[in-house]
Amino acid sequence: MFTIGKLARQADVSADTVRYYEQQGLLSPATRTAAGYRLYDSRALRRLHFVRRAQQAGFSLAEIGELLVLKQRDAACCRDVRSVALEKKLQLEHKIKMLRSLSQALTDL
Amino acid sequence: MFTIGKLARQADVSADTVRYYEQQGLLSPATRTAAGYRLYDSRALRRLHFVRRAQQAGFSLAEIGELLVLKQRDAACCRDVRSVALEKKLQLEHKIKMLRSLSQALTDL
DNA sequence: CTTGACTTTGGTGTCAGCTCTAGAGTTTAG
DNA sequence: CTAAACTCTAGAGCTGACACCAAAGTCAAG
Repeated sequence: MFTIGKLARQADVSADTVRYYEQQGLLSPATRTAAGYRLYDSRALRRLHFVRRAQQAGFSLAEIGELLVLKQRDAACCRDVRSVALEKKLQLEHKIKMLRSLSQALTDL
Repeated sequence: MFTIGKLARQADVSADTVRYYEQQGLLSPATRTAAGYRLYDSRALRRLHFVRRAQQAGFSLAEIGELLVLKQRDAACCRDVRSVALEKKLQLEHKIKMLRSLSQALTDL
């Protein structure tokens, strides 16, 4: 268990950003010490890493929220989970195609 | 030749956005009618399309500006053109890898 | 037990990329 | 000729994703 500063450093973001993510619902409210300090574990760190990777891949925080919901429900239940996941995958494939074509355009240069 | 509204519709953006892009230097100042209306040709439309595609691929307007400069200089001259282009390509490849890994994560779901 | 590093909340500021508004002129369809 | 649709400029406003700040409390080292 570690405080917000350590978590932030390990994910290369600011403590402000971590609090902001919590406020936006991307990180579940952390447990607190008696004094009110947030405490995180490695699960939270993995989640934070996921957020950053997705972000660097071009997703907005809102979209990342949806992705996290998908990850949560996971094994259990539900029909449309699969369809939403597939939709996201299509978006991804589309982006990849975009990038490939731009990449090619640059090569041609 | 067509006015800003038609150009905008053909590229699926607002006229405001077109004016904004011009102001930001992404589109060269259009020729004007006697009354001051902007006039565009298919070249401008292609350029606008390029901007949108690059944007959907995750580039900022500033970066797109650089890409456009590269496209301009094009055939002629210059050493560092190639290096900047290569750098952009690396960024692209990196993004593609990100997307692939996320795509995989979703598949695993 | 004090100093310095860390954390808290709440609020303000910033930058990008639009989006909207007002008030005025222009063009076009009927 | 008129009404509707379009365009102009300048500027204000908005959303997303933070960064920064103040005032106050907390913790760790020497």
